[in-house]
Amino acid sequence: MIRGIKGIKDITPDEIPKWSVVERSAHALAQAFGFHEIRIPVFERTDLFVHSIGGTTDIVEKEMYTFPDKDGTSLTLRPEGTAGVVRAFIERGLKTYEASRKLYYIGPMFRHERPQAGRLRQFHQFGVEYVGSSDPSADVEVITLLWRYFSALQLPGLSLELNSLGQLADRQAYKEELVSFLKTKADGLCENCRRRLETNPLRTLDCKVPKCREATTDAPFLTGFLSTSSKEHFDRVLQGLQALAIPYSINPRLVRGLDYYSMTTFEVSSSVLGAQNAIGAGGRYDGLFETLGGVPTPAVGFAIGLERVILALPDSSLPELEPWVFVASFGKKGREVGNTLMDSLRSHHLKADTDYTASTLKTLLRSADRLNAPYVVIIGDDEAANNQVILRNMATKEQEIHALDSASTAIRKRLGFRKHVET
RNA sequence: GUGGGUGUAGCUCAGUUGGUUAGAGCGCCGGAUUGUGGAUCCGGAGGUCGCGGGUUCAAUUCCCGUCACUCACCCCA
Repeated sequence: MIRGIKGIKDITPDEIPKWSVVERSAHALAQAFGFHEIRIPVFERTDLFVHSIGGTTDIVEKEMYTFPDKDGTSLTLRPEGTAGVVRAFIERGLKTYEASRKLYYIGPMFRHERPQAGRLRQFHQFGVEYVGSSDPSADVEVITLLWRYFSALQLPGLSLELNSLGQLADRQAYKEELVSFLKTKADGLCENCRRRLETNPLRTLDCKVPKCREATTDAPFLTGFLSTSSKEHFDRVLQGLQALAIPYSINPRLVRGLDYYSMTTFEVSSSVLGAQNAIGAGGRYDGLFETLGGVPTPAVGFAIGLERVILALPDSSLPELEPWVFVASFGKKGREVGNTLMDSLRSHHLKADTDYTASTLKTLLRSADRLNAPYVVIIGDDEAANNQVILRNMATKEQEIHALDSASTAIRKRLGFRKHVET
């Protein structure tokens, strides 16, 4: 047997109802906020990700699926969505279309990590990018969409954390101060963090190793190094969230793992998820356009891990099933009539199905029961001879007789089915 | 990349100091009910005990290796 790849899952039909809800809500809400869908490739030149995500991040250092194209060009399966969206934005000149300043995407991402609960090698993200505005209202709008999305799906145990990384200059001043502080504590740091001292000192702050937490307890926080304008921006974001009654807490240790973030960063986690509890996160990335060769353009966005959303999704968020009928036809003539009626119902987009492996009324009904059919149309040779059909309500066991020639419309009416055929 | 746990029927799991035909519940198929599902009763099908090697008269059980799954670390959505 040829097996699937480690960490890459099939989404089977029984899981699809949850995926449908999660995806439909994403489309509906993003569009309600004025975002437009964009579909970008699942692979790009490796350079794009190295430059945008940052060469010293774990993602780039060891988690990318990278392979040479036939001409030797290094290509990579996208580990996240923002880089590709920004690339497309610059390359396609999307700024000339006002509508394209607010973009969203849904699709698979790839990272070579050890799989565990809520972490897969192919996973799916719903992300948005609000391009072109440095106004704190844009941050607020993006965070609001993130929060409203989770609320609409009734995900339990959520909390929103915010931080500001300041502008580049703020961060550089802070970095120097932080490094000199950390050097006095170097003995108390884990091996990883001692390396980070050189490569990415900010990340020592959200290290989970207890002795590192202890060592950094008295570390200076970035908050104290924010410029007046950075501070004002952050304050206005907080005010905006308060005005919309979105609950948040400030976490000065919240440092995002991707290099391109600046100013506002945020993360939503769920207490019902286990170790991988970050369910959606993002921030402002005002410098990324320039890094990727575009004109300097402010932007803010988020990404949500859909597998994690689905893990946290309560059954009560699933929609009620659409009504449908099971056609229980048997006998030579009965089958003929049944198949004709079934085709008529389907042509009107009412779901109608049967089970050709069942040939007696008993087995047909059992099959209908197993499929949770709310209604069954019974057509044996007797009914066929009389030009009648029986409509059985499976829950109440009530049966009514309909004339064959009006059966299709009568059944649709009985089920309260209103869908029209699009021509 | 590093640790821990688990691999026995379609699913969830038992399996007693190693002992002869490996069990249960659920599910599935059939019958009781020859044109009326779910409940009940009766019967039935279904297993290379993950794979490879070793110890032994004998291994699902003990040892080694290996693969898979899983949880956690790391990291992140």
